[in-house]
Amino acid sequence: MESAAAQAQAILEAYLAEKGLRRTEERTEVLKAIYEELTHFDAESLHKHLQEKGLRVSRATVYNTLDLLVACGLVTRYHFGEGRTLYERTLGRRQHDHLICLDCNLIREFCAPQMGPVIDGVARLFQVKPVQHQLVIYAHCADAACPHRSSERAIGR
Amino acid sequence: MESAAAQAQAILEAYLAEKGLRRTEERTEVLKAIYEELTHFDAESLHKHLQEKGLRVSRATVYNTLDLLVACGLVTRYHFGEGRTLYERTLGRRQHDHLICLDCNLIREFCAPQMGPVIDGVARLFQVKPVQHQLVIYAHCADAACPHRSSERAIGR
DNA sequence: GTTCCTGCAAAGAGTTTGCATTGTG
DNA sequence: CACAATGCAAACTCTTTGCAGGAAC
Repeated sequence: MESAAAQAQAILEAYLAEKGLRRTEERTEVLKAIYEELTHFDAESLHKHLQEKGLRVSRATVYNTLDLLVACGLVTRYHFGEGRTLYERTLGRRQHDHLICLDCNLIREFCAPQMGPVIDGVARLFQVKPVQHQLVIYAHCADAACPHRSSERAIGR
Repeated sequence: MESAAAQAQAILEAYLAEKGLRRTEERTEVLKAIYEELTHFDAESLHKHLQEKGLRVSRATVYNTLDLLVACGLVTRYHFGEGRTLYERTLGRRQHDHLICLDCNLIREFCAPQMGPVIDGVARLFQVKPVQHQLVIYAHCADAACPHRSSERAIGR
């Protein structure tokens, strides 16, 4: 079976071809970095990450490419915590929601299959076509000695 | 029965007293504006709103006061749509979640009582104490002739 | 060769901060 | 009358934009 990264590249190429857009090295590299190395990240850290790998991709291109990847569904954009924009790769991951620790801002993921009916109910009530949903739970560790409590603040607080 | 605005003022005063903070005219006015006139708003529009009422409250004070009101639970902070920070008064409103129209960014509210069990399940699984949750559903109008489709973009896209 | 894409640097939005001044307790 | 809170303006962070050069098709 093909890796998610390889599948993602194929999807990107199909999308570019369909839209008459160009396949540039920068777009390929950005997608590769996202699929091979990052889970939750922001534009700035992605930019830095690329620099550190020796790839000179400008900030503007990072932002442009993220828009592109969101548009073709390979990346999802989130806005939780203190307003920072976070991204996450989409392919090869189960639908999930997020639990954010208020002590250390660690982001954990969980699946809540019961959300399906909730979304459907709202869709029916308001006569809309749901595209995406985000459930974020903010919580404190029940254990005062939580190992996360003292750790560094996670990205995207 | 006392109005939500009056109750809110009482809660604020109690909080200030408890923390040894001062009761200033600015804090009172900001809270009043929020409870009497605004539903979903951002810091910038609150500042403008106060200016237009002839109240000279600086941007810095608006931000400080919003932090204070969030800390004492009278105001809730949200981060949906394209990353803008939105606020909403808490008191006198039922727990609800948000539906955002991707065509016009109109924010609608709904109640989903089924969320309770979902949150409880996650809390048990991860051994955490949930403080708040936010469910946001992004959707398109099912009706292509949706009256919102052509309207101005709502705040907080 | 045309048009899209990139990089750069500057602009823009939203938010925070430093410091002198004001006003509450 | 001490010290917290305010106002102002400047700083800061994240993101977007304009434009000239370069690359894909």
